[in-house]
Amino acid sequence: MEDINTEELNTDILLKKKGYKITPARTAILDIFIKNKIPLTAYEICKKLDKLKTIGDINEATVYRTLSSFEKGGILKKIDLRKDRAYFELSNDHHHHIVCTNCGEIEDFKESNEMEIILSQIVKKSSKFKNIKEHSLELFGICRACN
Amino acid sequence: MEDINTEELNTDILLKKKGYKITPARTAILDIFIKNKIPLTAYEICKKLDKLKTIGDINEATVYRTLSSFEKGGILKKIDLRKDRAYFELSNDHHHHIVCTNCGEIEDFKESNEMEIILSQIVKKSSKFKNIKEHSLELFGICRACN
DNA sequence: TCTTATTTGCAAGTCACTTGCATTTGTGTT
DNA sequence: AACACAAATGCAAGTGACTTGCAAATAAGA
Repeated sequence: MEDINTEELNTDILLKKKGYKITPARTAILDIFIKNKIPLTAYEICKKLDKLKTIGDINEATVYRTLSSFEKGGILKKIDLRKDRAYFELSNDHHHHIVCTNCGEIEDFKESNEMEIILSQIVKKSSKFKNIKEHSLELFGICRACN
Repeated sequence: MEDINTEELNTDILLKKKGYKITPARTAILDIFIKNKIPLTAYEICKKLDKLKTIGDINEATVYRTLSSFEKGGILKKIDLRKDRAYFELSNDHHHHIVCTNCGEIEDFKESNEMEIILSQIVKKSSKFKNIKEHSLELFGICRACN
C-alpha cells in the first residue's frame, strides 16, 4: 500500500488518482482529515460536516460508507484506541499513539528503525507466520495534565 | 497490577485471594481460561459453559459481567485482535499476538528486553507523558497455512 | 440459622455500525 | 449538451455485541 503525500495533492486529485468518483461528501470528508491532523471518529466527522456552510447535510450512513471505502482504498487507517468508537486517520505516514486513559489525550510517536528490526526478528522466530503485513502499537498511561 | 501464577493456584483460592465471592459461574469461567491457553470471546465462553454437565445454565449477561469484573480485578486482560468481538485472556504473563487476517489463527510471542527499552525511550521523548502503564502490540499477516 | 450485601437471570435497552431499496448524481459516451 | 448507467446517497429499518434495571436467589460472615 503506497503512501499518500497529502501535502502535494488536493483532495479531488487524490480521489481521482485512487479511482473514486468525486462527490461533495468524499471531498469534504477527506478535506477534514487533511486539515485535522488527529484521529477522528465517524461521529466527529458528522459534527464537523454539519458545521460546514459550503455543503448540505451528509447522512451518517454515507460517512460510515465513505470511511470504510477510504480505508479499503488505503487513504485512511483505522486505529484502536480502546474506546467504544473506531478512530480513523490518514495513512500517509507510519506512526503510533500514546493515549491518556483518563482524559483521552492522544500523542503521536514515530516508529524507530530498531523497532522494525525487533518486529522482523519476532516474525523470524514464528513457526506459523513468515511475514507480517501490518502491526498496531498503542501505549496507554496518564498524561502530565491529568497527573 | 501484580501477576497471577495460575499454575500454583486453583480457581477458588485465586478468587478468594482477589476478594471475589465464590460462585459456580466464576469458578467455571476462570477454569475455562486456565484450561484453554488461548484468547476467548464472551460467546466462546458461553458455548463452553453450555457444554459443561457439571453446571447449570449460566446467563450471557453473567458472563459479560464476570469477564469485565475479572478484567477490573486484574485476572483477565482484554485484547483487540481487529475482530468484531472482544477477546480476553489470563493476565498472568506479558505477551503479544500475531493474527492471521485470513483465518484468524493466533500465535503468541514474548516481548523482548530490547522492546521494553525502546518503549521507555519513546516515553522519555514524549512531552505529554512521563510514563506509561501498559501497551498493546499486535501483528497482522497471513499465516503459512493460508498462504 | 439468620442477615445482608452480592450475584444472577431475565428482558428490555443502548449504541455503533450496517444494509435494503428507491432516488439521485457523477462521468464517460454519443 | 443531452444520454445512459453504474455508483453514491438518504432514509429507515436492521444487526449484534454488550449493558442495565429489577426482582429473586445465594454466598459468607455473624
